[in-house]
Amino acid sequence: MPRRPQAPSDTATQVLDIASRLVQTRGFNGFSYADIAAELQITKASLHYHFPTKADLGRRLIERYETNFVAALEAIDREAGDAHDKLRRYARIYAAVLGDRQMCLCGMLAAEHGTLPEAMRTELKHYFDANERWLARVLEAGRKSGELHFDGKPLAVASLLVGALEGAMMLARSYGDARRFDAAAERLLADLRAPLSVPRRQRAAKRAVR
Amino acid sequence: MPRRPQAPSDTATQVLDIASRLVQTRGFNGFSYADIAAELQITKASLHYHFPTKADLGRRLIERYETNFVAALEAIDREAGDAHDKLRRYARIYAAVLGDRQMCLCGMLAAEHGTLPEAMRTELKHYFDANERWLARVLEAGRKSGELHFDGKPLAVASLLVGALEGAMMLARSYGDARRFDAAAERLLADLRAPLSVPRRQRAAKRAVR
DNA sequence: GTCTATAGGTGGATAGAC
DNA sequence: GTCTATCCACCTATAGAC
Repeated sequence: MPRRPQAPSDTATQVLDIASRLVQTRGFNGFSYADIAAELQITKASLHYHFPTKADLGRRLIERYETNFVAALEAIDREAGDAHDKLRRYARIYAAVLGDRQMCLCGMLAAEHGTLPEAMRTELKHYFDANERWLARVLEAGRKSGELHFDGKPLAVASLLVGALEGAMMLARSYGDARRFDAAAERLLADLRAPLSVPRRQRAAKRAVR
Repeated sequence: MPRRPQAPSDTATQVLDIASRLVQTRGFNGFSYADIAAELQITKASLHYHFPTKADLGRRLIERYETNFVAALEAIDREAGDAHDKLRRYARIYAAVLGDRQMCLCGMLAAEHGTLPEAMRTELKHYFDANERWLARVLEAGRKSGELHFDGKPLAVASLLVGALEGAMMLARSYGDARRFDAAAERLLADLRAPLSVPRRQRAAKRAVR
């Protein structure tokens, strides 16, 4: 258990909480220090004490998001059963974010990539790399055990999965319909599970409901 | 052949061209009238003559983008061969945009959905609906002819495809690596093509190179 | 750590001349 | 259709007091 250097409700943490939610709903270019200041009932100037520039705030948002995400993945590794269960839990992390009517922090920032400061771009890649590495490891183990079926490199499938889930999330949010995401995620996972030698009728019946 | 009510290089069209490129690289919240004015060497005030508000400009950007996209889909219907060829050409439209280091206009706007004026949100859905309807039609015909294989409703697969391609595009752009998109698109299409009864080794060999 | 005050810039948008 | 001039709201960021 990592100890916290500061109380969880100190100002910097509260700023990050609010800013994270704002990025995930409005984008990095869609909010300002004034929004945070109003919600926290503090002045804009005070915010600059904790985060000198907006780029700095953005970089630390990604850092924290990745830290939390990696922790969630480690929890899955501890608690989940087979590879398919791990993938299903992975997709559920996304679904939970979407349930709060939010977009993945890094998916949102990826869209805004063209306007991001360099420091944020670097952190962003780091986040997606970590995602893909974890997925690739799960995929490889699942294939080795005969539980999952796919051609080519695990990392290529991992890359597809991350992109497909982020994209599905984005569209589901635009439609205001979370089931769109659920359906996409379920289908992606089912395609990995279906043994190619099994006839289609069996395969359809076998597909698990969430 | 639809006749043009105005010359293709009139001011309004030039504004739309520049604005479209700016949205597709920087996002709707990432550019201003000043950017367009500077590039067109015209004043901001003049821009408001053609597009009174930014919301109006945004709405007409989507309208035009959808019109052009639908025209491209009709061209595919005329020129393409089988269903798989149609899907491949569909993916190539995305790839071409990405080749210009741009994001799909509507994919970008979907990310910014939370800050868009209502008129733009409506147009946005309309665009994605048109995409999915076309894909669903191609998918259904392909399945009927035995060329494509998938479970469930064609519209559900279409929805997955649109999201997956948009997401793959977004990540490929963040990584500055268009091959990431190509790999994802190829895999998505291969999964639809692979007859489930064919052993994996044959299937891998069968997968067409672009 | 938080404040007041302010700088210096940019945002979208309008009035009215030409 | 395009211009000059201008409005006012908002932006990020800083200086310096408490």
